[in-house]
Amino acid sequence: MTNKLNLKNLTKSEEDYLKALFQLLIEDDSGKVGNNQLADYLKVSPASTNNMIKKLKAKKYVVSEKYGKLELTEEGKSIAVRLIRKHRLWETFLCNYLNFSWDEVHEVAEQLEHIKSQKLVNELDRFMDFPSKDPHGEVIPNADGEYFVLPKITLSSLEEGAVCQLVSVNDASVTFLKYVSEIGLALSSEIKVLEVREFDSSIRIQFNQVEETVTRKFADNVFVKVI
Amino acid sequence: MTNKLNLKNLTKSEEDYLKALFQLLIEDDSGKVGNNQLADYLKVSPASTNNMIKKLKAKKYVVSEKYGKLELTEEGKSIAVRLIRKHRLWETFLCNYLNFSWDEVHEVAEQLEHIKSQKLVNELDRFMDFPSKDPHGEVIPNADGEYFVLPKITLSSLEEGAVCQLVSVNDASVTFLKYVSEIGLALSSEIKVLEVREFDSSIRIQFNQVEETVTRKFADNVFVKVI
DNA sequence: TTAATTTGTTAGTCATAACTAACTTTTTTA
DNA sequence: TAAAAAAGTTAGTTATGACTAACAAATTAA
Ligand SMILES: [Mn+2]
Ligand SMILES: [Mn+2]
Ligand SMILES: [Mn+2]
Ligand SMILES: [Mn+2]
Repeated sequence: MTNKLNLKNLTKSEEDYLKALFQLLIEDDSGKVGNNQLADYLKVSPASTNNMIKKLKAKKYVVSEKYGKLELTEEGKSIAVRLIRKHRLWETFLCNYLNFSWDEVHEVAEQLEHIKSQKLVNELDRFMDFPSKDPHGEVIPNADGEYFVLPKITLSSLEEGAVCQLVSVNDASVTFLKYVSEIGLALSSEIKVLEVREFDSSIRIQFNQVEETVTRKFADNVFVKVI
Repeated sequence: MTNKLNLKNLTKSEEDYLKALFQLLIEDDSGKVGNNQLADYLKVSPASTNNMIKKLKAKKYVVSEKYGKLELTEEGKSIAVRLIRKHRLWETFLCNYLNFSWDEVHEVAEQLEHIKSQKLVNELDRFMDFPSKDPHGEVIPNADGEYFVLPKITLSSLEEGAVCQLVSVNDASVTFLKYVSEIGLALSSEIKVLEVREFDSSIRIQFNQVEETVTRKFADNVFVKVI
């Protein structure tokens, strides 16, 4: 089955479900994703996801047994990766050429990723000279759907004294991204973990000669590389 | 009512119907557009247009009496013009930056025009340094929805001996646009009408030291300025 | 190991937007 | 001006993708 056939005839909803399932499957390293989990993630009812999963199973994009966990077929994964590629290329374009800030791009990219034109995405890629990462630090899959999945180490998982570099951030919350920028953090920032407070799991960090206290919830959304 | 409120909450279908009605109202200089005409144009059944027109009347974008002709309110026109602006800006971007040919852009722009982001369209406009015309020679409305409607004089309406300049072409047919390019015609080409044949209304024209015979149907889709 | 809780499924409803078939009104033509 | 044709409307159907409420299965806790 060719790539061209892959991206055909899917509705916006079908695409969003496949992408969501793919994201959950790589996030949850347990490798198990259930119906209600998917419903939570997409902010729809479990009945809605159950119904859509049936359609996607009939179309051979999803495999699962009744009451069992959800899996993607190779074709399902392929569609999801191409959507992620489009999403991240558009975010990059909006940031680098159209004066969007990193907190403004996700919502618009959620729409743009559903535009059906192989040529559009590949030409956009070429126009930007094949960028490797999006504005949030995420790797952009290439035209063949190949890409490195960076191991996601959260800032919150580090011990006191650890020194790391900011690799990527969760892109879905506008307020979180604005907050990151405001305190002066950016991709590649070098961060030292000064103290992890037992009482509320808040973390005292240092970066660019600045000290800040951030919550556990904040640190959960910051991904780092230990150095 | 502000512009921001204007573009909100409309479905892709509602937008397409408003744009189609607007286009028909300026094309048909009689100023009268009926339900079946709209259905023809959108390639849906008269029942479908009738149903949608009811919704658009309820939302105050369309005005008409039962069995009467269709009209747009100021708000309806405003939405249509903004869609046309987006459509033409995207076509221009695809042609000038992403290596699309003028016969490839319309279909993709039909999708892109429905992306909801005021900032996106205005930044795209700025990025291209506020282009005034799209790849087919059509005027692009500015951010306030202002633009000149060029009088549409078809090549087919000219008399023998007339000399004119190609101003714009109908953008909806891929095969037509390819044909125009192939014979060597382009925007601004100077065309002389050598002969109008009574038998089948075919026209012998001259441009760039070339002579060609074109059909009435061809000449109906070529818009010119007499010089 | 039984009971409670969580997870997943089914049935039935609603909104959107398409369709066909049948009907009504308006316009045209004979 | 009466009949025919065209234009417009209505009713009823289908598909998609949401929802709630009720129910069943699987998991967890007592
Ligand atoms: Mn994103
Ligand atoms: Mn999306
Ligand atoms: Mn166009
Ligand atoms: Mn469109």
